Amino acid sequence: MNSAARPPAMSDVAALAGVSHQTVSRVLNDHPSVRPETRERVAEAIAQLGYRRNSAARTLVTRRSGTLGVVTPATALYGPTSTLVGLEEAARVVGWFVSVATIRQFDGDSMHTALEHFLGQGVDGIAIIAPTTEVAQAIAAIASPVPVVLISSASDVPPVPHLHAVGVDQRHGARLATQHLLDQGFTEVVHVAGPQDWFDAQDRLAGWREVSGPGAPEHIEAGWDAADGYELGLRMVREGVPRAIFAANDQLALGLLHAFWEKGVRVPDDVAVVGFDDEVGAAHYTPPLTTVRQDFGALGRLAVDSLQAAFAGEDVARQQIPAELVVRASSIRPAETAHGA
Amino acid sequence: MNSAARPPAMSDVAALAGVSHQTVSRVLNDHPSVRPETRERVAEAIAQLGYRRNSAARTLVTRRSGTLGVVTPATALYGPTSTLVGLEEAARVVGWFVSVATIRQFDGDSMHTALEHFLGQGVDGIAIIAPTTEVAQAIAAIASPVPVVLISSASDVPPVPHLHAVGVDQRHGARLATQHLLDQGFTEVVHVAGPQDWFDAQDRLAGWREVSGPGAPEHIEAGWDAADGYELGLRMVREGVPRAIFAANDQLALGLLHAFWEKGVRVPDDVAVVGFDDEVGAAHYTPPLTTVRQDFGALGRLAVDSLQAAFAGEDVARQQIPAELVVRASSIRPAETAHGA
DNA sequence: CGCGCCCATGTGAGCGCTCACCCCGGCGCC
DNA sequence: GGCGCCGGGGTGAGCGCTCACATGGGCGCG
Repeated sequence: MNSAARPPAMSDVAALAGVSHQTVSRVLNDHPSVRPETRERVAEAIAQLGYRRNSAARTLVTRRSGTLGVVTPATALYGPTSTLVGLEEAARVVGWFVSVATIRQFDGDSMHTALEHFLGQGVDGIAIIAPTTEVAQAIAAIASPVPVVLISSASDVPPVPHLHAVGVDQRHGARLATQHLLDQGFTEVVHVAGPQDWFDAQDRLAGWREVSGPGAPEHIEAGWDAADGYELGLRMVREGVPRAIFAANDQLALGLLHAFWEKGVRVPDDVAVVGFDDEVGAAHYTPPLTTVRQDFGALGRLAVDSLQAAFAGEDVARQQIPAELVVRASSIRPAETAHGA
Repeated sequence: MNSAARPPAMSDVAALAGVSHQTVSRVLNDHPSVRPETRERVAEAIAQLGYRRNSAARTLVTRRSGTLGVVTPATALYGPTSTLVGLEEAARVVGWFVSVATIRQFDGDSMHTALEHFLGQGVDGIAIIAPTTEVAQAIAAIASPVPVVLISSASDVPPVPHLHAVGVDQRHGARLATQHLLDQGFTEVVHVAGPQDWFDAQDRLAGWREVSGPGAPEHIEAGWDAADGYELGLRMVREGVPRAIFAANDQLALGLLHAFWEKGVRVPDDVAVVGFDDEVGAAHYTPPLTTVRQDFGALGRLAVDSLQAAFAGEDVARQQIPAELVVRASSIRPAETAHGA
């Protein structure tokens, strides 16, 4: 009945089981040199007392907290949040906790604050879902004592020590999307690019250009939001709508679809549209959106693996996961389209 | 040059500044009884050494980790992820870290594991974004030594000690949505409800029923996904499309819009649709969706406030944040609709 | 049969911090 | 002018764990 006073410590368990605290520790850490019988007694004492190992004490002496710090943008954007979920699951599999810091902007100050925050907390590694060029610079300036993994396609991250990079191969995904449109018979694909200070946006642009060739028209730069796509769509309606568009993400594509629908421009009959992300709901846009899917679960696992390799002192090369094209109605060439008008 | 060996400790700072470790501690904790001059010397030593307070040691002695554990479903659903972001920001304002655990299902086992995980880590409080009835029971069975706040409308959470509940007033939001449709002149509003083991779904249903009155038709139960809405929409097209629908979330509404568009049923001309959530992109659905917006930032702050009140021993009543109706084209009665066919 | 080695377990120190307590000197007050 | 009080600061213990080492009994081997 005195349970409220202080949670049971290892010594309490030891006393109850009639062993030393060290034996309890050995049981907890699966040390081989413990007789099954002793192990049993200790396990019983633990259960009886409701003992739970104090991780602060453990961290203090081992200098390892078993915690992964994740820096993520303060938005509900599909990509970043899915990546966070993927990371958490991968981290848990290897027994890590995940601590989160969101940041509103990726300037040096915000990044510095976030990293400082994590280092003070004693995290064992840091993952940054924050794919702007500013980030890499901010990190380079900090010289983290623990490994850092940057999650983005990041094809030109400066080679900073301890800084690894993993990502879905955005460039490959962009090639798939662009090639798909060309395969449909469109001779020219217009690219609505994302903010060019984001690695992902840069790479999607690069992938598009690789397939489109040098003769392709200039890309159009926009933000990541549907509102940007909508504005741009309205402008296209005024100035001329292309036959095929590859948008840098699904939200941009959604905004375009909205503008086209509003102005009576038919998709895919008048213009084919492809997005990127395969957001929840993309299958139900008007019309259902052809897009590029990313495997965020695999991405999380890759990031965690990369961090673990860093602990082991391995010099990990940049690693990428392939993307996958998901074909839906928005990009199917008119002749083949089925749904009645 | 021996910096790599061991990070500087408080005693190192003390030695450099020519004071005792306790004085350094006082400076760090803003204790008043330190001469400005001394404070200055200590601050300099800290900067020079790049000292960072070891939070594990601090946690060990204070028994407070300054960490908030958040349990959230393992999905990129708009509501949960937005709530997570809101929580993190509110937590940071009061100086808390946020640790995250995602769970795939809200059964007792998963919840138990997640809470056990956090308690071992020594979190000071736990927030659960997990609005199913199963959750409340699972929590009640655990008897957490730290305060727990359940984030959901949760109008019938059992009165468990230490268990607080905060949420956006789903019932109110549902009333707004339903009343809006009635105000448009529709005599009957059909409700497509979410999974009834979710508190939010229950409350949206209840709000709809309050305004619709007992004479209203039975609601239709579905999941949370666009695919569910789509299936249902197709069924409605076969069996009869109502004049006005209030869907339990935007994804369901999106699926309905998809089915209606595909089958040539016009929105809002033939059927008015209202959703719930105001997801990113809802303004750009076809047509733009009337929906109910929730202030997740305020929700996060309320949850954190509630936890702090719990520390102070206050017996906090259940608190709710009002929702806000956002009117767009999908619900505007035909006569008033503007965009040309 | 005695030496050494390994298995099983115990002992003590110390991780870096905060808390409780002690100490010293100056100043106001009766 | 002595006493108490308070500002400014120091000392030591101990939070709960792990690590390095000590111990002691059994068993294989020459």
